Amino acid sequence: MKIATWNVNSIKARLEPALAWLKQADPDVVCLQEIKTVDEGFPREAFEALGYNCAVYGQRTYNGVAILSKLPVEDVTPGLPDAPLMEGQEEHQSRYLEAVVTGLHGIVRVASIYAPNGNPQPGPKFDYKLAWLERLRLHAKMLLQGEEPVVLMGDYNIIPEEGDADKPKAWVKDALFQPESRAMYRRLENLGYTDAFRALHTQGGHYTFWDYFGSRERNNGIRIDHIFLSPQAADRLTGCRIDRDVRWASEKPSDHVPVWVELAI
DNA sequence: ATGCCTGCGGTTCGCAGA
Repeated sequence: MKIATWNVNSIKARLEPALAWLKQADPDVVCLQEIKTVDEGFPREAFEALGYNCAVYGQRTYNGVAILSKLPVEDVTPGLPDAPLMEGQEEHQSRYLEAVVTGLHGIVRVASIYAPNGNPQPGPKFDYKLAWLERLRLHAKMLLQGEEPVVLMGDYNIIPEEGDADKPKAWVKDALFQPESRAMYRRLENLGYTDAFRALHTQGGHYTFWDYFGSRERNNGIRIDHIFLSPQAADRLTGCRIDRDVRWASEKPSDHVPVWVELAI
């Protein structure tokens, strides 16, 4: 089973390149982030025409996540349990969507994750980021009790190590590279989850995001889109790739590119 | 040290992204 994640930075603005990538990459399951639309605005028909079921947890203007699947989907659950609220806000931000997908040889629990950016730091946005990641960690810990293959994938907005940034010194004051942010990444690992990309590619210098300010041309990127696997999923890991070419493949690309795993499920 | 560029909403510049 091929399972991908991609922060599209607006699904409406990215519809054509998204359809082109789906036809070429042909993933069974895709977790999307930053769809930037309410559920009713999601271009569901275009994906259904390619054979995908669509589970959407949208939001106006910002955030929004979705799961596309060619395989049967059940137990669709929007929202992280006990997610914190941003200071001064009453509405929850749409940053987490979980579902169970049935493959030929068993089930996989998949979550589409859009963790808060956290800038500027310090400040309420950084506090929200850390509080949200802590709730994610507690939920991830609870999910381990099910002893299922679990795939927690998406835009974590965390640069794990210096080797995951082309210019690490440029990020030392950024929320994405703070010790507290990086500690949350390690705490997920310490629960027993495996960073699928790092497990198969130990060297640095592989990125999933390049900003729109010319960093693409200089390969000034960062690796912030991650795929965490429960032990039962990690045991079935057969491949993990970053579809780097997608950043160059269209006139209007997302600033993120897809990352995917192949699992023997 | 900062902006660079992009998308959204709702009319047009402010906010957010990372």
